[in-house]
Amino acid sequence: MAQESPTFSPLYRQIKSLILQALEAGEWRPGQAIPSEQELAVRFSVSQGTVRKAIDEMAAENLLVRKQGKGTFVASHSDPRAMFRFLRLVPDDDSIPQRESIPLECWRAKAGHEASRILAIEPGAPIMIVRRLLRFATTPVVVDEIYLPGEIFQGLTLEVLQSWRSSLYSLFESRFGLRMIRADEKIRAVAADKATAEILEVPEATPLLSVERVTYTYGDRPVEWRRGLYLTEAHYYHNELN
Amino acid sequence: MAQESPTFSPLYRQIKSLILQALEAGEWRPGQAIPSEQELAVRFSVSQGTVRKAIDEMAAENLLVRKQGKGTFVASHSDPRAMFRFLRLVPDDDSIPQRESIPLECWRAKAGHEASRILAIEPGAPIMIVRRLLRFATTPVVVDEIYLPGEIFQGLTLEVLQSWRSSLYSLFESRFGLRMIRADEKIRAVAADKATAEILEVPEATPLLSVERVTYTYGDRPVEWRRGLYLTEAHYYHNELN
DNA sequence: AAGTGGTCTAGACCACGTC
DNA sequence: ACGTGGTCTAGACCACTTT
Repeated sequence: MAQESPTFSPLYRQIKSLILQALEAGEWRPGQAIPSEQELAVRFSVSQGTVRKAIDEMAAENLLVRKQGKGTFVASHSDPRAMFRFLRLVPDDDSIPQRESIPLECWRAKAGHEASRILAIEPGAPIMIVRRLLRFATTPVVVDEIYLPGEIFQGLTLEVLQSWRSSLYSLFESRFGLRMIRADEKIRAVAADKATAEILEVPEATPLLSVERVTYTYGDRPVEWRRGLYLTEAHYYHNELN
Repeated sequence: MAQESPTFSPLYRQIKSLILQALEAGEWRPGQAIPSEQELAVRFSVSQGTVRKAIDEMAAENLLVRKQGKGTFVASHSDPRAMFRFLRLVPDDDSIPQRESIPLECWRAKAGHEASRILAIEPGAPIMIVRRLLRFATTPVVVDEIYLPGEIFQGLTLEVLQSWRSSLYSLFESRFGLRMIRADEKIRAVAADKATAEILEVPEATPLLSVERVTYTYGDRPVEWRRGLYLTEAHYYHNELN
């Protein structure tokens, strides 16, 4: 075969792309099983081992979840194990906190310069803005301000948010068919402004972690811009470096 | 069926353990090539594919680095690509900063309660404490206080630190034969004390990122405890969530 | 018993770097 | 030309789950 290097892509990566396409197209829903490796091998006319390698990579990227004896499943934020994958705040005593999300506000707006750039939408395009408080048991720990593309999130209201008893991302997934794949965070230390200090029940100017997150769905498409202010007096942001 | 699962470990993991042992024993030094997959297969009496899978995992864990056509190499902090793997501070304009490490102090001490617990050594055992300033070009950005087990770091002096023109971890590797594998960080927001504020050339009480890091070598052995205070006025701590 | 993912093997060939 | 890692295949068998 004439295999020119510049465009060379191994078979298993092409298969991976095809599976990814099917995922994007919603051929299989989050939480559901995808076809067996053998079926996919037949469908794509490759050996089972090649499909396996494609799925291996996707499992490593948290797109799929393998379960021996049962099958391979589309990863879901409704799965308890992946529920708070993106929340890295931990109590000082390393206990597992009981989280409670309290939506404060939810309103429509138009994308400004920064929001349009980050969310890759037209300036002036409709967006939704959500403010919410996160509590660990009874202690307030995070205030989030969340910017979402209005086109996708039509029908998002404070009532919808308040009636949802699980994580935001599982709501986005179930209600808006939007699966969050990965995120980029920029972390800084800032002083609490008056309004935030009141909500978090601390003095003004208390040092807070500012966590600015851009979240992406399939195809590296940005679909959420969020800024969280984390109280770190009795909690810490945990990060593992490999 | 006879269910022997409790102790079941696939062959490739046993091979992985054996390679790990050889690494710990220093059979191959950082930066050097390990034997070819075929040689290892013969040595351990398994197929090349099984060795391959073992190495795959170790490459994913940044213990080994594969180079097509050349061989597989022991990962090293002297490798420019891995040099600043653990430093996540980035300028706001996303440029690649020119880093400069300025050792400030280096003295002997005895492990207190906390240091002995974290470094898993006896209370009162000798430790080394290093303070250093990190600059990006001419801007001071981080003050670090670093606690090291004295037994391993005999011969570490301010002069040694000052004469080293590369990263600390590459010094530890070259001079003390200690390779840092992974680290855990606890991040908080704090207010700058007077001394730190002066060194970082900012007003007292400026919000800073407190980054407390425990670094581990082979076998999950803790060998460094470090607290860094990061100035995040023109820089941010970058984290990718998957 | 049947179906799924997980392991292990053996062999062929490709892409890359070096001699 | 040769040795290295990288890909692909085919088949056998193991471990886990469900029927």
